[in-house]
Amino acid sequence: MADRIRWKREKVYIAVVAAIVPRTWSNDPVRKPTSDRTSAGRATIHDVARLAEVSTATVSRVLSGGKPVSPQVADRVRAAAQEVGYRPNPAAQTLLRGSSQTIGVVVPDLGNPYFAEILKGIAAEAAGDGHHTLVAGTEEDPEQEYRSAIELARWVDGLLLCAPRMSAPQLKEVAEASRRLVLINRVLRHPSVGAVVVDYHHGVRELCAHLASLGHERIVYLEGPSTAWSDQQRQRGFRAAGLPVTRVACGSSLRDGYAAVDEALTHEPTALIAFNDHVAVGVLSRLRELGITVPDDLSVVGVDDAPMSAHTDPGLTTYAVSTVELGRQAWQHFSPTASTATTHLSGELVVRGSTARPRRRRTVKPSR
Amino acid sequence: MADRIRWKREKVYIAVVAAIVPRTWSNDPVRKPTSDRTSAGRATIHDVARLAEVSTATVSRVLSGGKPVSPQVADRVRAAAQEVGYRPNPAAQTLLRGSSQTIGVVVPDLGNPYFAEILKGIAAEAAGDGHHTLVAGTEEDPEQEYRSAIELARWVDGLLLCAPRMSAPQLKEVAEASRRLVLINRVLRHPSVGAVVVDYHHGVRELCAHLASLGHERIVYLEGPSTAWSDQQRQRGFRAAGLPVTRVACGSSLRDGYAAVDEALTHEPTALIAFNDHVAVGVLSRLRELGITVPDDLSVVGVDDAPMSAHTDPGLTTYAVSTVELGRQAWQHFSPTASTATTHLSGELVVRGSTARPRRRRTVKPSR
DNA sequence: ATGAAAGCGCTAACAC
DNA sequence: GTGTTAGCGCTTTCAT
Repeated sequence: MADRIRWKREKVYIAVVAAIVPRTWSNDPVRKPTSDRTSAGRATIHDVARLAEVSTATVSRVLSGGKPVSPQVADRVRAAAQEVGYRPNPAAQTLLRGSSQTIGVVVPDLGNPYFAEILKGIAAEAAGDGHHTLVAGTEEDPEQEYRSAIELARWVDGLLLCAPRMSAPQLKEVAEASRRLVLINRVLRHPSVGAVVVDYHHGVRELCAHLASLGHERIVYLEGPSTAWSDQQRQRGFRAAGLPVTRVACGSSLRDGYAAVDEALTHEPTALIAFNDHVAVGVLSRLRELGITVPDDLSVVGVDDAPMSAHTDPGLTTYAVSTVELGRQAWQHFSPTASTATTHLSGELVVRGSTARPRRRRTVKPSR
Repeated sequence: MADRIRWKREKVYIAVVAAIVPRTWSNDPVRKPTSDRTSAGRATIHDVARLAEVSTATVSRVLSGGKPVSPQVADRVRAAAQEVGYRPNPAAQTLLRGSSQTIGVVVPDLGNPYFAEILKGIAAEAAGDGHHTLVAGTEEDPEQEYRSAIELARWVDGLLLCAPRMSAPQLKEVAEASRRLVLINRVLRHPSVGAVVVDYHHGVRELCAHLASLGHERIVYLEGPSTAWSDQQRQRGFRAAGLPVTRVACGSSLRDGYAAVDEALTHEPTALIAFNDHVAVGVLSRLRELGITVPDDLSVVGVDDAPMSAHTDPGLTTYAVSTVELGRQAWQHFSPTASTATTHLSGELVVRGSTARPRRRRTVKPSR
């Protein structure tokens, strides 16, 4: 049996986490007969009230706590609620309160472990303050991202967009549609939008300095999505670093990295900078297939310090920013008193085994 | 100016991830002053009705489509809706319909790329049928899982639990609390619960047969969480395979795999079976650190065929089940006509570079 | 301390 | 074809 990479398993999911349904604006008309418009036989507050022989108002008072109720009544109500297994209808609560105690998070790719980390981070923060977290993956499609965001905005008290790819005008629309909008790794000139961004400019300079100190001169950068702000920041960083860096179109996924290697090699680099660690994993895999040894033949670096980056072979040199801190800062921005200023987070270079001095000079670029 | 009515003809269905809040049953009392009980200044159907000089019922008719309305009125309404940026309040719709057009998905670990895949799979299926998907990560905590499930159950039309770790009684409670409950990789004797499970019994036998055919005799199995049904299935598979397999406590994460290697090695195995691919990645990493070559010194296999398993060094031999099929089947179970029988899915052995004949006999177990 | 009643935003039944 | 009305389940006045 062949030791093969089974690409067929990796076929593209068109609309993965968020998909558009070409439907009419509202869903199918309510199908239920009128008699059954109620919420699927679950106990309501009325059931509890009847059983405890009090008014619904009292039930509500008991269950929300902090209201003046006589202990006997309170006990009766709690017992009744327990008995019928009552739980309040969240839709009704939301409707009444005008708040769902929920924030929405949109990420370009749920399959990217780095985003999964960020997700956990802010979910934990939000949970600590009594909020749910809703997350949508957009499969790197800016249009889908826009629609997801607009839709989510109606549900949630606050919206967090991670590395949004949509256009600035669209982003402004989303800002208008949201109670509160916070961005990660994107800036937008808008009065009510907060943001926390990683200083990729710094990160790239660090990486370049590291590579330069090792003696690398021919460096290829595997570009991320062109609509990604963070990619633009990296590119600016390269210009500032003053190293000649050749750019090769790539993308943001493992597969993208795998696929971009061959073209990158035509430039005969001594070092490769991947858009992020996820991409870098794909790069390492392809290089291994080609029999190119890292770091002896070629150095590879990533950006992000994803959880697996310490576990690749060799370990990945990368630029690390704490996802915990990212989550914490993002959550701060949802506070009513938060400023809308942009928070800058810088990370640090993490040197692992994927970088070294160029061992042998590969043949010089073809004559030109 | 009124160019098109893009959003009115299509609804965006979002896949969402929800983290549940470890809180008391009710949230803090409404803080808003009475005057501001309304939904944060967003346009309501009344605003549209007023502007278009029609009744709210007519607005609703126009926007839901398929209802008899005169073209002129329809245009006026659409223009008005456009102008004020009206979007229906989802909470109100949900309350009225008694259905949120949403399913909930609970996974033990969002950081496990395999679950991310499953997630994408069922989200795509659900979206295709016009349903949102809510997902909660539980960090492998059964209690949190239970609370998330119970909480989510109130919101969603159907609940999907991936590899739930909670106890059977708790699971039954969740079943009672849900409109519809579907399980992945867990079985529960309950009349209304559907399930789709991977035949790990078969998978493990395949893996064992493969290892046996290579000549392996001393095999260590790195156990998953003891509360995982799928782990129990694997263990049963080992017994059926008739190979002596030594069990070592491990877990389900990359780090768990990394940490369990040292103890596993004390048994001087020629092959290691990891609970899943995620664990196996950690294993490979630790083995590399220790200077143990895979597969020459030691063969390693995983289970799941996660996306990265083709990209490790060496590629991971594993047991593959299509996440797409898993998602599709799970979604089937939400259909009103679905049976509650358990669907069994079997996968296939995928042989990559991490398994080979034992190259050299390591020293025999110390005398005892 | 408790109950009655209003109403969150929306849609379906029932007039006309 | 369109308006009026009722009510989804809940919380909060405003009475008592």
